Amino acid sequence: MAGTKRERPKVSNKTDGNRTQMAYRKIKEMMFNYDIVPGQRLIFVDFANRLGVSRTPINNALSILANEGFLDFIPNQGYRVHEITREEANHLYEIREIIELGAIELAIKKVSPEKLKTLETQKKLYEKSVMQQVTRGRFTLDQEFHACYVQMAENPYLTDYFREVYQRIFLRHRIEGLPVGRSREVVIEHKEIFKAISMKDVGAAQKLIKQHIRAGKDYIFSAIFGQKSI
Amino acid sequence: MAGTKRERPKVSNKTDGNRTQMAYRKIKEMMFNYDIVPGQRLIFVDFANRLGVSRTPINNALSILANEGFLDFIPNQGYRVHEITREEANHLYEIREIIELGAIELAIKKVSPEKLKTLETQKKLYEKSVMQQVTRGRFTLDQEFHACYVQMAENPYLTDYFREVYQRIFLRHRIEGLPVGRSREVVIEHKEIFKAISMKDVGAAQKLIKQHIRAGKDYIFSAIFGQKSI
DNA sequence: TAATGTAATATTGTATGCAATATTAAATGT
DNA sequence: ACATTTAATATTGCATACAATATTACATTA
Repeated sequence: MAGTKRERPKVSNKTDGNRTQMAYRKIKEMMFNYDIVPGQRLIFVDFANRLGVSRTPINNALSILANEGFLDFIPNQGYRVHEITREEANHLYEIREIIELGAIELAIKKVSPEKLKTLETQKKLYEKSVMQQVTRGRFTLDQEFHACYVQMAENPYLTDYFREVYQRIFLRHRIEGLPVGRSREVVIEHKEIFKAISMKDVGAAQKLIKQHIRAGKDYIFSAIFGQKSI
Repeated sequence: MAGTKRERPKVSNKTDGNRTQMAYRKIKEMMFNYDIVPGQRLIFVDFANRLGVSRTPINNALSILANEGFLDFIPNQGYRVHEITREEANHLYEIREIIELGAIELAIKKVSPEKLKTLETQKKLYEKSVMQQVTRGRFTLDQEFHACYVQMAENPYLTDYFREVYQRIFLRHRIEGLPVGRSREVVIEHKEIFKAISMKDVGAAQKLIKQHIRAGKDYIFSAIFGQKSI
């Protein structure tokens, strides 16, 4: 096949945007499906073949993901899925707390019946997945609940940073494989947080969120490391 | 020259890392020197010629910078330096406040004589530039003072996020061109903040930092937009 | 067998060619 | 002159070629 005229699909599949963006999305998706796992080396050609594109857009996508901290990069040795240490996970939880506590203060200044409705919907989606014992995707539902009140702060950058931090933590935990352990408590805690927000009680909301994040962290840390955090 | 054998310098100039990273750094530098300005379209070949490399590493560098929010990207229309709106600047200041107030709480838990010494040095560097009326680079010195106490929190991710936010604000302001206006007050405020930190008074430090950030913001907003923030 | 060296293979890094698309300039009509 | 079409030019997006480097497989020796 060497020397063949270069090929290119007729239309660029508008929904996908360009190939770099498509590759970026697909590779990130693969990370969250644990299709590629922390520590694993990523080979350009493999992705190129898998995604049906050349190495150029793969290269672009990987350099972005590395810049975001999802991948490690060593010159001439390529990319690996970042394997986060316990210490790093601690740091990410610290930031998550700072972001959420900061966001909730702004969010409560801007509550509206519509927003509360949306938040309640998210809360119920998580609840439902627990009731029906659907473990798959539950971590994402939790993320959505938290993202929802962060979003209420109406600061898109803040939401972006929140998501990035949350996703970086997620990648550490391979949470989908974990036992369901704390989900009943989570349902209750979400309910309390929702209540504090709807009552516009900043102090209470912050206290509850702090406890909620730390309890989740402790649970995860003991599940993964066999010990509490720090 | 067309069809000439492709060239490549003998050694890869270890200090520069690879070409992509070099391009990334240089282009960012150009942004902060206002060598390229908000709204300006960035042409691949221009950078390639300017930096003496091909379009490939430029492409990589630009896609990273776009992902970080410094550039806007429109498919098939290339990259432009992001032109931040007043609203966006407000959002960035909100995040900056959240990050710094969160960081200072952690930082104060971890103060040590050495760290205070470093912070004092940074404080004095800014002071000196005001005394000697060196306006060039003063904004960077301010950043370093703030980064210094954020760094005391010993959370590298937090420092990264702080720098990113601060730089994104900087890009908006073209601050180097602004009148020196508030710098005498800044010196005093830095002194007060330093004092609160060295006395491990979290509440006072947070209050002072909040005021400091807001005063700076108001000054900048009125200098740029001719009106106070919001 | 383990360690070391060496050849074979794989992979990265980047320059470049070319099609698709966008932008600009020129030409034409109103 | 101004708008509109058309041609000319520029630019992006991507595939690919090839050198530099890294990795692996294999042979050789201790």
